[in-house]
Amino acid sequence: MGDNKIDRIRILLEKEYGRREWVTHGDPLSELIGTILSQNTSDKNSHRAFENLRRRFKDWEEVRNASLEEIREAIKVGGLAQIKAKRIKDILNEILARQGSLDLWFLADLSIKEARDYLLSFEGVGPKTAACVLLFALGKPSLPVDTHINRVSKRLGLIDGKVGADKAHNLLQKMIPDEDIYSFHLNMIAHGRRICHSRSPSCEECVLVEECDYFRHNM
DNA sequence: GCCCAGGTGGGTA
DNA sequence: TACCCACATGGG
Repeated sequence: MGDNKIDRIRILLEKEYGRREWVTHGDPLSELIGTILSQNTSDKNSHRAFENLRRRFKDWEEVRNASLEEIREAIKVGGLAQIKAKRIKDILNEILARQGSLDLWFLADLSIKEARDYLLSFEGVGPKTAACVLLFALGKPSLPVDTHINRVSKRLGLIDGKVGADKAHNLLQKMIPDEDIYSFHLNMIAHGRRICHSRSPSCEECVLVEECDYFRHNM
């Protein structure tokens, strides 16, 4: 414990924000669609879009049967509604065609790689969305690398500043033990929002300042 | 009015 | 492979 950089960081984050116990929530399909709605969208708006969808339609089958226009109208508040409505409808149709039902729980029995490849085969599902379904619904150790984690990891010097999100996912995931992924993920995001945000990181308040390459080079 | 929130896919060199 | 852009809305 604490004998390498990422572990020291995890421990400092847990001291600041608490240890997050790994709880799975929701079914995989709801997690998938909720995560699509969250892509490039603020939390507040993506939650509203998801709630509108749940309120307007009684289940995912009803969403599947709805017109693109109806879906678009329901999720409009989240932005990017045209493209997301099409992706959601196409994914629902595709799942039904492949599995014969809209139940994605069979993914829990697959290996993490098989489940990830299945999710990535859909248009509109990239590494971050797949990782969220794996981690939050299926309980499989997979690290979603969103813009916060990308930025904070690069500033800390955990990964090179030039690597893309997909590569960053692999590199970071290899550095951190499975049982710590969940807590690390949530705390890095909390930290990225509160202290190490994109515009002006509040380095003077930062519990990770000793570990931070960005601080050493820019302050 | 402006900038920020914040993933994926497609195009170009 | 690396980089650039489109996609769209709400809030400070």
